[in-house]
Amino acid sequence: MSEIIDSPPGSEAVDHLDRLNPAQRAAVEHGEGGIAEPLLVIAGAGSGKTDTLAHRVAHLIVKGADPRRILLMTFSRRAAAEMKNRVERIARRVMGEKAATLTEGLTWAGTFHAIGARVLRDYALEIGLDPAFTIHDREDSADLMNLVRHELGLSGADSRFPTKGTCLAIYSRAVNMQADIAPVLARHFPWCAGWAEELKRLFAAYVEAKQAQNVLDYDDLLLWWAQMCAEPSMAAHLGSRFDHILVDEYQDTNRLQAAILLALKPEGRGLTVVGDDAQSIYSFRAAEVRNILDFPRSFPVPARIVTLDRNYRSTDTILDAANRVIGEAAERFTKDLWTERRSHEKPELVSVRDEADQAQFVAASVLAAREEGIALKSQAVLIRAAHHSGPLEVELTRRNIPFVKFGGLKFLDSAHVKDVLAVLRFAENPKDRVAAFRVMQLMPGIGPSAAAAAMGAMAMALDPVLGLQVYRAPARAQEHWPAFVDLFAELRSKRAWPSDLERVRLWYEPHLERRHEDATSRHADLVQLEQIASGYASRERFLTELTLDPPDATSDEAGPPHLDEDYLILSTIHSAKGQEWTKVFILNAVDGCIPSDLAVGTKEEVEEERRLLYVAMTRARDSLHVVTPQRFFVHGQAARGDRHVYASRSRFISADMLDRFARLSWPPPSGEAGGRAPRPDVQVDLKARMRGMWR
DNA sequence: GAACGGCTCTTTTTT
DNA sequence: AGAGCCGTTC
Repeated sequence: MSEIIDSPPGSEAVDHLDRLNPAQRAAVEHGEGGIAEPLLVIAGAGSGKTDTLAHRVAHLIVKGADPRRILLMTFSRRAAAEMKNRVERIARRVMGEKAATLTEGLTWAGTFHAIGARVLRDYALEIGLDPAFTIHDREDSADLMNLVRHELGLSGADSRFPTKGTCLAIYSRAVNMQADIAPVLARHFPWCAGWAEELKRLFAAYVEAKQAQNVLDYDDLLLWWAQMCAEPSMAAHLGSRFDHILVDEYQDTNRLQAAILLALKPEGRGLTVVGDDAQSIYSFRAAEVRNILDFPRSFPVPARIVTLDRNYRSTDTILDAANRVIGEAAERFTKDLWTERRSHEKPELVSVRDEADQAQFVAASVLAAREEGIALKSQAVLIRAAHHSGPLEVELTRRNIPFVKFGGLKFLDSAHVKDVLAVLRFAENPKDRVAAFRVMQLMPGIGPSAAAAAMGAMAMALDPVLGLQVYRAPARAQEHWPAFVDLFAELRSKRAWPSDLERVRLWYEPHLERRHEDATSRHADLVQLEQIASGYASRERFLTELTLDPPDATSDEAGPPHLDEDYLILSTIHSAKGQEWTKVFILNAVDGCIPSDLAVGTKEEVEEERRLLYVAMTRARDSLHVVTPQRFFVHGQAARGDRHVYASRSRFISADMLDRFARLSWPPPSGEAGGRAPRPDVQVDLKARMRGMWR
C-alpha cells in the first residue's frame, strides 16, 4: 500500500478507476486538467450512478481536494450515508488507513433540507433569525395553518374553504415553484381558484405566525436559504466555503433548490449534478425536470454532459420490458438502456383473483425463493400507495415472515410519539404554539381556550416558566396541571440529554393509558424512541434531525429488526428510488392504482405515473413479477362484504408489449401441484346462522 | 362558554 | 386511525 500512497499524482495510482467504463471514468476525471466547467451526468437506472458519484468524490480527495470543502447533496439521509461509505472504501484502496480520516471530514453531506437547517443556524444572526428555531414537520405545519385559518374566520361550516392540508399544499407549491398563487391554483388546484384572495391573506398570516413563534417549516429551510443567497455577498461568502458542490437526483429538485445552487456557484465551477429525467417522480413536490434540462446552458461556460446508458443491474429481458414501458412516454430525453446480462426468463405478468390471492401469491413466492437461496432481504415488494400492502402485511404476519416497510406512515407520525416530541419541542421553543396546544390538551379539562390562555400568560411574563406558573388553570384541570408546570420548569432549567426524554415519558404515561386502549405497544414505541435518542448529542440535534430524517421502519414490528436478521422489504415505489433487489414484486399493477385514480387529472400526471412504473421495474436484478388483481373489494362496507369492482391491467402495459412478459394465472388451474380447487360461488352467512341457533 | 364523547367519512407519493 | 362535525355535559 505504501508505494501507492507515495506515488506521485497522475501515475499508476489511478488503478482505483479501472473498474469504471469509459463514460463513468470521464465523469469521474472531469475537470482534472484544471478547467472545471460544470458537469452534468445523465445516469440511467442501474448505470452505476451512485458508484460513479462516489468515485468522483473519492478521486477528488485522492487528488488533494479538502473533504471539508466538498458539499454533497443527496435526496435522502440514507443516500448520503451510503455515499460516504463508498467514498471511504474507494479512497482506502488508494490511500490506506489515511482515507478514513479524510472521509471523516466529509461533513457537508446530506439533503438540501438538512444542509439548509445547518446553514441557517450558522448564519442566523446575520439574517435576523433566532438560532433556537424549531422545525415543523408537515403535520405541524398543517396544524398551524389550521389555527391561523380559524383566527381569520375562514373555517365557517358553510364556506367550504379548502382543508388545512390543501392550504398547505398550495402554499408549499407556490413557495417551491417560486410562483404566485393564481397560476398555482389554475394549474394544480382549479377547484380552489375562487379562493385566491382569502388564501393570500391566510398565507400572509401563516408566515407571520411562524415568525412570531420562531418556527420554520420544511419549505422555509429552502426559502430562507434561497433568500439569503439572493444577497450576492452572502451567497459569495457561503459559496467560497466549498470547492466542489455535487448534487444527486437532480431531476427531482425544484426551482428553489436550483436557485440556491446557481447562487452558490454562478460560474458553475466545481459544480456536478447527476440525474435521469426518465426517473423524475416528485413533481407533486414541485420538482422541475427543466432544472436538469436547462442546467447545461445556465452558466457562462456551457456544462459538459456525460451520459451513462449501460445498465449493470437488470437482465436484458427485464430491461427490454422496462424500455418498452418508458418508450411510450410522450416526451423523453434519455436513450434506452442496454446491458450484457442475458436471461431466458421474461418478467412475469401475474393475474390473480383479488388482493387476498395477491398476498398469498407473494408470500408463497417469497418463501419458495428463499428456499432457493435468495434471502428475504434480496426481495422487495413495491407498492404505489402505502396502504396497498395491507392484506399482504396480514398474510406475512400470519406466516411469520418478518418484514420492514419503507414509506408511508412512520412511527414518528403516531399520536403518542408526536405527543412526547411535542413536549420536548415546547421546552426547546416555548413560543411554538402547535407544540404547546398539543401538549396542554393532553390533560383532561384543558381545551383550546385554556391552552390559549396559558400561552397568553406565558407571552406576558418575562420568562415562560414564570408565566406558566402564574396562570391559573381551570378547576377541573387541577389534578394534572401542577405536574405539567413542574415538568416544563425542569426541562427549561437544566438540560440532561437523553434522560430528559425518560422524564417526559414518565409524565406522559398516565395520559397514554387514559387515552389509548393499546397502551402497552405504544409504550414500547416510546422506549424505542429513548433508544434512538441516545444516539443524538443534544435535544436540539435530536429534534432537528428527527424531523428532517425520520426513521423508516413502522411501529407495528417488535422493535427494529436486528441487522443480522433476515427480513422482506416492503416499500412504496417512491421510497425505493435508487435501490435494487434480486427479486421484485410490483403489486396492484392495475388502472386506478398505477396510475393512481388521483393522478389522472392532467397529461403530465399520467406521464409521471408511467415513469413511476418504470422506476419500479428497473429496481429488479434477476426476476420481476408484476401482479394484477382482477377485482377489488369496495371499502366502507361490512367486513367480508362482497361489493367489488373489476380492475384492468395498467394502461402502461399496453397490448403490443405483452410479448415481453410471461403471463400466468395464480392460483394455477386446479389439479396442478399447489393449486386449489375453485371455490363454490356462493356466500354463506354463518354469523347469522350462529345467532339463529339461540333465537 | 368550554370540553368531550360519539358519530361518519376518508386515506398518493415525501423533505 | 385520524379528522371533522354535532349534540350533550360540566
